[in-house]
Amino acid sequence: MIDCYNRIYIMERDMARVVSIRHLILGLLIQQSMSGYDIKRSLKSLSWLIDSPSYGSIYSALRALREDGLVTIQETPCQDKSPRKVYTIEDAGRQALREWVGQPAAPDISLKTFVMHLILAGSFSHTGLIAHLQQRRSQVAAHHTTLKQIAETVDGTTDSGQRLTFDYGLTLATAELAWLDRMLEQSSQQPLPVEVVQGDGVALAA
Amino acid sequence: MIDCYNRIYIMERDMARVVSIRHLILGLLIQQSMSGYDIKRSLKSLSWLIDSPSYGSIYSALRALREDGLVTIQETPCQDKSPRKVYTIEDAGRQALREWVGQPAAPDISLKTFVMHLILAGSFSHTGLIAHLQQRRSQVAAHHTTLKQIAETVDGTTDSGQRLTFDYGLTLATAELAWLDRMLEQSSQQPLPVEVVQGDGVALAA
DNA sequence: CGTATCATGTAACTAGTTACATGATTCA
DNA sequence: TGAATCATGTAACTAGTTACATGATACG
Repeated sequence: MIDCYNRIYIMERDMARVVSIRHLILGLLIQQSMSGYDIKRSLKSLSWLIDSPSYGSIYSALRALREDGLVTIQETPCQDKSPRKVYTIEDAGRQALREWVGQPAAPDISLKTFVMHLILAGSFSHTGLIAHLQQRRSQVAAHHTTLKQIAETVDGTTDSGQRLTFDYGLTLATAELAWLDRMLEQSSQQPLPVEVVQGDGVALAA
Repeated sequence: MIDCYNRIYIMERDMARVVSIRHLILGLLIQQSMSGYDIKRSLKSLSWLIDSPSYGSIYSALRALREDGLVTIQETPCQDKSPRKVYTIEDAGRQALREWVGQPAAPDISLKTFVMHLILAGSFSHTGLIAHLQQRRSQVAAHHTTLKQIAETVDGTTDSGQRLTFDYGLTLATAELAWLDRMLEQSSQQPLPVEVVQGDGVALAA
């Protein structure tokens, strides 16, 4: 894992907590059992914020999760309708999610990744979630600062692409910082009621 | 392209204007010639908003663009330093970008895709850009409405993931709508000074 | 002189998309 | 009765990532 110059490569993404749609599905199923179609729809409601995954990836992720024994299927017939295939998370799935949550977070995550983490917020411990919000805060704050500088120098240029992009970024960064501060303040006064993922009756803190 | 039920499939992504890193690079190079490293860095400044592409994808996109004759390389030696490879867009590249810009836009784009379009704003015609902003506005507005409804029903639940996600989404949607309205208003009063991509002296409107 | 960062790539892999395929249910 | 949407998948592909590889330059 170290090159001839003894510099450390890797470990950036490799070991870091990266959300795949597998984790996302696990996170949704921990809240409640649902079908592949339901999963698609529930992610669709955030489609303007994140590129929501296609059926192809959802169903194949579901198959993989089933093969690994992390979820199970129940064919639930509703009256005389054709039965829906409802997926339920198993203890192994909860365990896997807990392990994943315990991994170190990547320092530099995108908005999409942050949203995906947010969806999984219920799977984090209170402190884990706070840490995550704080990390995002410092990241956005840093970009806010540089963006502000760039926006000023770029203000007079004819390049509308650059101007619009930086202005847009600045607007969102400002709004996001305010939100993060509000959340962080709220959580210091009264803990956000997060439920820690439970395996077999034992709550684990991250 | 039509199935046995005569329903139209496809055309959703297929024909729609989808930004790949190839277009993004072309859009950056139309503003000014730069090296692969420069491209990486200029996209890195938006890394909190979008997952910025890796060197691997940038350099291979650059190779593909070169093979297609859309860009050329100049090895520019700076003094006695080892020369940097600066990529410059060719007329064929401008033409390709113009064609891409002329395609219909996908109705349902994510924030990431929107940012990528914004970076390419200079390659759109004035009306094209306005249309794009309006489309995004109506999309975000729709999601804002549904999000607001969901947020209310979800407000009392213990599920912090859902609450946080929807609250976050709502905050960003509000900020984005305000920004879009401001831009749209500005552009109706005095046109945003966008430059239409020019091929051989003839400006094309979308 | 050693570390950081500038700078450019490639090979192997994998995650996810697109298009294909099918059929049931709902509703105007 | 036809269209929309509910619902579940698969095969082929492709875009993009990770890890590998190398070397120059800047700076303290």
